[in-house]
Order: sequence, then structure tokens, then C-alpha cells
Amino acid sequence: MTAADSAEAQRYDPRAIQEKWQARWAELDSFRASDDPADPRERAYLLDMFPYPSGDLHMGHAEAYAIGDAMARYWFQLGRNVLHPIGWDAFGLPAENAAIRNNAHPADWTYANIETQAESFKRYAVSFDWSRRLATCDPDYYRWNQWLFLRFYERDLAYRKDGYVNWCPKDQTVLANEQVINGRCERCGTEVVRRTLTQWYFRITSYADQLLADAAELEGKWPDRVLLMQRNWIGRSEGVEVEFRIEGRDEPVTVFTTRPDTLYGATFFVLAADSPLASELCAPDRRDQLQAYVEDVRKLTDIERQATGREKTGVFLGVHAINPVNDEPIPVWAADYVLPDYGTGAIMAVPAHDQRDLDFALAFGLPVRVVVHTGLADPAETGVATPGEGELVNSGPLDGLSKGEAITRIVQLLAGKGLGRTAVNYRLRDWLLSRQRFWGTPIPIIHCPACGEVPVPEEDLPVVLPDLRGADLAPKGVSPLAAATDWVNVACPKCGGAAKRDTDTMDTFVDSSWYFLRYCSPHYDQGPFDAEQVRRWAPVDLYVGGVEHAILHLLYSRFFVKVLHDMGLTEFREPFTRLLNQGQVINGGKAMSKSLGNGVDLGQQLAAHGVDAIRLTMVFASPPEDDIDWADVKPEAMVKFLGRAYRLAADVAAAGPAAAGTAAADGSVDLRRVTHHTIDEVTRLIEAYRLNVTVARLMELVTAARRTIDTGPGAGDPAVREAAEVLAVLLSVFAPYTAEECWELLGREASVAKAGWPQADPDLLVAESVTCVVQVNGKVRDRLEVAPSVAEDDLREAALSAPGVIRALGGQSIRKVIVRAPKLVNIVAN
RNA sequence: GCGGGCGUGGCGAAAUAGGUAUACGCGCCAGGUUUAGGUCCUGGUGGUGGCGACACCGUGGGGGUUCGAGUCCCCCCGCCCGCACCA
Repeated sequence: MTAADSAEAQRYDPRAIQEKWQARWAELDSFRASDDPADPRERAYLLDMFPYPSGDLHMGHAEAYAIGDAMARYWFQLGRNVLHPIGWDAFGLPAENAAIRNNAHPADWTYANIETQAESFKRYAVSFDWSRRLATCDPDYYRWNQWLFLRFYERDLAYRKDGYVNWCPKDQTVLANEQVINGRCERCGTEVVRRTLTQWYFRITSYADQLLADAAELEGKWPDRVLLMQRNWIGRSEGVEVEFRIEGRDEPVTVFTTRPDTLYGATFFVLAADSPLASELCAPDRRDQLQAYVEDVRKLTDIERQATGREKTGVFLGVHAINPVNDEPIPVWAADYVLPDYGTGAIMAVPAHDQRDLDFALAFGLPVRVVVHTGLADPAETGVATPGEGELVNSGPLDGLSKGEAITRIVQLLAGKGLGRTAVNYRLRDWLLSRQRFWGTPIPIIHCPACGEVPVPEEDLPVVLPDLRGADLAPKGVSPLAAATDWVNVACPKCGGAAKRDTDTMDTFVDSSWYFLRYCSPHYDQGPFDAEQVRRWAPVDLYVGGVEHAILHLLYSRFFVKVLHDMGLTEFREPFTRLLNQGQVINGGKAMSKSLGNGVDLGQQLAAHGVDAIRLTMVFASPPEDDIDWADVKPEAMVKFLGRAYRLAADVAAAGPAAAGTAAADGSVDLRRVTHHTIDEVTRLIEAYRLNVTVARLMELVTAARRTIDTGPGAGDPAVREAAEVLAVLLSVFAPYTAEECWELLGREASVAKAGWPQADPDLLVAESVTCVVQVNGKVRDRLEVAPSVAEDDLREAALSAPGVIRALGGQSIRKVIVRAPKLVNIVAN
């Protein structure tokens, strides 16, 4: 039979195969994780970041889940007891906006989309344990958000304060710092403005040092850039706090500085214009000026405020601070370049050695005093500050010292007088978690005029959302919940008097900060999770998802787990042992978007090429962490390859019903070598997430088997059957439908997904001969086929007499011969 | 501005530990199967020169270390990402 005949006889029909196996698999239910403590299999937890149910699955999902599923299915093949769950991140704005448009309840839209996605996941053949599915908008889920909030509240990790917060004018809600991207709302792209509001926060800053320290554990297991981004975001900064007396005030004002060595160069003092301290210290005759300035500052969006090269602005407050090292009075200014929520909101300004201070000094004619001799030109004249190191000058007892010496000395001096101490500051701010929107978890607090903040008693949880819909949900700047008066007005749990519920809802990142723990016992009703099950399954062994969560979700989840650990609820302090960030699917060099009209519809792609070809395209196109440009990619090529794999199995089946386990040893040794090499290499490649190369190796195996069929031994050769069976198992992690069909053609019983990963025979991994490269002066001049065990001397001799070598030498004298048996000889001649 | 990463054929990309550069796929060329097209199969395909065996050049550019560099070191150029007045 020729290959062409076989093509005619066996047509690869992905659609028919999909329909057939989707039904059969539903019965087999192969991917259920076992909670049985007696189950001897090694447990493994693979998690894909759960989707937001905004519609049907899209191309990005197709890539992410193809990668995660390949790893999960590989683990199943290794015989592990794998937890591979799925759920939905189901609270959030799009549902609410859709509900307003359609005069409906957000739940209708949300649950309908969840059903759509669930069906798509099944068709996409992802190996989920469907018995554990959850949605964060289920009261059974979000009651535990409320429970956790109350535990945080008890521990003083949840608190309410007035703050100068990020406000999205379009979505009419506050945003966490992490949700402001380049001054714009992460969700809708609107420019964020600032507002002063009373809001709930999680005290994530209490864990800043732990978040930083434990990141070291993740080194080599998480992508470097994610760890780097988290470190930068936390922004630890070591410095010194120095107390400055203020004229006419009893209490000193503390500043934070990383350059205490330049203290003698401080020529003025700056307060954040919008800090309470600025208005307090302001001289009465300057009040109006300050107020006008602060109003101007607040009108600025973050974008404007952060514009580079913006001119420095500020107001002199009419008072002076006293430099503690020399009792020199320096003027106190208010300016917006000092931030109210970093350090103490006050700085000593050293214009000679800090560019921002210099810009300010030059704008307002303030003195510039050089106290570090850097050898560079005078900053007052060049306008360029000299932040570098050098010898201290004009600094009294510090003169002549280096930066390091000066810092040590000044800290001693200040500490002796009780005017300073070393200190650490973080860029990280507390997590603002309240939102003025409907479709989220109600904050379980009751405000009582008599008792103040009163937690909702545990037995009253969950606080279920009232049944608002349509126009009632429209954003008004206060939470829509406030309009549900029946819901809002309650008796105070403490005193029984009239009280009101808190009307804000939680940031949806609260939901996703612990969902991976809920999967371990999704129906548990005594707490957010069964600690026993969590102890067995968690932490997550491999977490697969996009890098867009490098800070937000991943930092929040790490914070949650640390708190839970301190509460005694988990034994681990890091939620995700390993992290794999897949790239994005783009089109024509750009992210897919409606406005560009370059969107690619996943459903159409699946209909056109079949699930397996799309899954294979996703893993073959590039390394998992790189973007895939759909314009550069040809799913047709994958259909072609899958057809070749399918025909291989079909030809083996047609050649005769050789029983499983036929002595493969009787077959073609050359092919067996390829097969076992493939097993060996593919195993290592998958372990390293090198999925694109893995697929290349499978293609080579198919080619080798086909060549064996065509060049003599034929499809009946036991080595060909072995190759076909191995291929079906290896292929099952990427292309489950085709693999299952091949497996059945080969006379094996479903499911190939649980067939077991093949073992490479070590005897077949030893090459019979290897190609030795012979170089002359580093250039390849000949090749020799030699035994792997060839002796160095024999190899040297063979190399020196190789024809290509003799020609290249042309009588030159040999200076040196480097032999790296058995692969290389380099002859140095001149 | 600060921090980090990346530059390999026409394209997506391979290259254990410094040892055959370009695996695999796309595209292209030629041939086979086919009434034809498509499918499928086989072979070829970095550049320049040569009928040819071959020779020279070649991993963004320049230098260095080494018997040997895509890989290590230094400088430069280009692109991408993160942070962005954090004292």
C-alpha cells in the first residue's frame, strides 16, 4: 500500500472524531481528583487562572488553556492524582453594565455566559474536574469573602480611613493603586482623578517585608520579570528619619531621607501640599494662597500630574524649620512634587544633590549649597544636580568623609540627640478594597450611630445582595446598594438601635485572592475551605496565566495566603510554587480589538480546523511565554500533521491485528531508536515547558515511522506499531481527540489519556555510532562515523588521515590537536 | 529618567555544560499521484562565486577571552516591557 492509497482509504475527519469522543469522555469522567487519603498516587495541583465570563471563550483563552491542559494531561499520564479545577471570576463591572443596558439582573448575563464557556471548555477538551466548578458570585462563595473580611478586621488588617483616592469618573468608583495604569483606569482607560473619600483598606503594607523576603523562595520558579516587578512595586527603601523643629510648634516634624549625609545641604523644607500638615503649619496670611494652590493640584489628573518635565509649583507657608545639625532656619514650602502618602509627606530639600529639589530651587530662587564634592560642575549653574558620591564639604563634622562614612556618622550624631534613626519605607500602599458598585461582595459591616462600625455576626452571613436590576444599578457616585433602603436599614447587632449597612462592595480581586484554596473543598460549609484538604492539595504546583496579573492578582494572593498562614489556616506561606506566564495571541502585530477590527473568532477557527489543530497551533507556534501573531500562523499545517499521525495508526491497524505488547524488539532497530529517543527527549522538554520543541519532536517521530513503512519493513513491522502507540500517548497531551482515535484504531481501549507515559529503554538510547566533526583551525573539514566509545588516540589518528583534513592542511605543520571524543577533533595548524 | 529583557534564513522559531548554526513548521522551487485543481507523497531551499568537487562569508555592529563563541566579557546601535516626582 502506498501512502497515497492510505490517504484515500483513511480520511482524517476532525469533526467526526470530536463528536464521537466528546460523548464517550463525558461517561469516562477521567479527570476527577481523588480526595481519598488512602489514594497512593502522588498529588499534584495544576491551576489555570480562572476566566471572567464576559462572553464565549476567545483566542487568548485557547492559548492559555492549551498550555495548562498539556501540562495537566502530562501529569495524568505520569499517574499522578491531579487536581485541575475550573471556576469563574464572576463579579465585576461588565455584568453590571450589561444589566443596565438590558434592564436585567447582572446574574442573568453572568450565569448565561458561564454556561456558554463551560460548554466551550468541554468541546476544547480541557481535562477539568467538573465536580469542583464554582463562581465567585455564588452566595456560597462570597459569604466566605465576608467571613475572611471579618477575620482581617479582627486582626486590624481591614480598616476604614479618609484617603486621597483614585477615582474613575466613567465607572464612578474608586480604584486601587494597582488598578491605575499610566494614570488611567485599568478597566475602561478613562483618566483617573483624585478624590478624598472614606474607604476600606487591607493593610497589605504590614506584609511588605514578608512579601519581599519570601519572593526569594520563588526565584527560579517564577519568571524573573514577575519577581522583579513585584520587588519594584513593593519598593523597599532604606534610609533615616530626621526630626526638624518647626518655629512656633511644639512637636517636631519628621522627614524620611535616603541621603542623611547631605543634611548640611538642606536649604529648604517641603510638605505635600495636600497633606493635613501643610494646612496646619501654614501661616494665617498664607492660608488663601495655599488653599487656591491645593485646589489647582486636585484638578489635575494623574496623567497631568505625572507629565515629565513639568514645572515645579508650590507655595511658601511663611514658617521655618530648624535644621537639627546646625540650627539653621530654612523656609517651609508646600508643593505637589512631595506625595502625601509616601514617607511622612515631608522632605528636607537638598537642591545641589537632588534634581527635583534643584528644579524647585531654581524655579523659586532658593539657595543651592554643595556639600558633596563630586568633581562635577556647580548644579546652581548647570541646572543638573549631582547625586553621585564624593567627599563631604561644608558639612561640619562630616567634612572629608565618604558617603558611607558620613551616613554612619550622622546617624550616630542624630541618634545621640534623639533626633533621628534608621528607617525603612515602602512604595507599596495599603490595598483600597471598597467599590461603589453593585455586582460584588457586600462589605459585612453595619454602621450604628451609637456603636460605630459593627461587624455583621457570623451567623448572619452571607449578607446577600438585594435584588436590584436595570436602571437602579446606574452609577451615581455612591454605591447602588444605598438605594435599597429595605436592605440598608437594619437593627444594630450590638444595641438593637436603627443602623445602616455599609453600601460598598469589595474589589473583585478579593474573590480571586483565595479561590485556589476553595477548589480543594468547594462544597465545604464550615469555613472558606477545609484545612485538611488544603493541607493535602495546596499550594498550587503550577499556576498558568497571563503576565498582566504580575502585580495585582499575584501580589494580593500572596498577601492573603500569608495572612491565612498567620491565622493558622495554612501551613504554607506562598500560594503558587511555580508560575508559567503564557504570551498573548495577537493579530498583525497588534492586540486584537474591536476598534482595529483585527479580532479572530475562536469558534470560527475551531469550526474551520478542529479543536486539536487549534490547540496544537497554540503550543507549536512559539515558546509558551512568547506572543503568537495569528497572522504568522497556519493551523492548516497542524491539520496536515494530525492527518499524518492518524494515517500512521490507520496503516498499522490495516497491516494486521498484532496484539498489544508484540515484541517490538523484533522490529526495525533504527525506528526503535528514534521512538525511544523521542520519549526521552519529549519528557525532558515538557518538564521544562518547551512545548513548541516537543511538538517538533513528535513530527519527526511520525516522519521516521512513515519512512520505515515506505522503505521496506512496512506497516506490519512491530517497531512501527510501537512508534504509533507511543505517538498516540505523547500526542494525547496536545491533541486529545486525534490521539484517542489513533489509540482506538490501534486496538487499544479508551482512554488514551490514562494510558500511562511511556518509558524510554536505556539500551536504545545508546547510539551505535556518532558523527565526529573534524575541524582544521576551527573549520569543519571532514566527518567521521565512530563508535561512541572510541579511544582518544584512535580518533586523533583517524582524524589526521581523513581526506578532507589532508586537503585542508595542504602540508601545513600541525601545532596542536584537541580531541573531544567522540564528537569533535580540532587540528590547529599553520 | 530608573530598572529589566531581547536582536539567529523570506517568516514563526531550534541549537544539553563554549564544540556540525538554522532542528521542526510556514513559504518558495522541482518532481510524483491525479482528467485537472486541491489533497497526499518525495526531494531541494542562508548568502556570494564556481559546470563541479569545493571555496569564501554568515547569528544587530565593533572589540576581547579561547584550539574553538549564537552562547562568556567590554563598548555601541536598534526594538520591547515594567515603574515613573517614592525623597
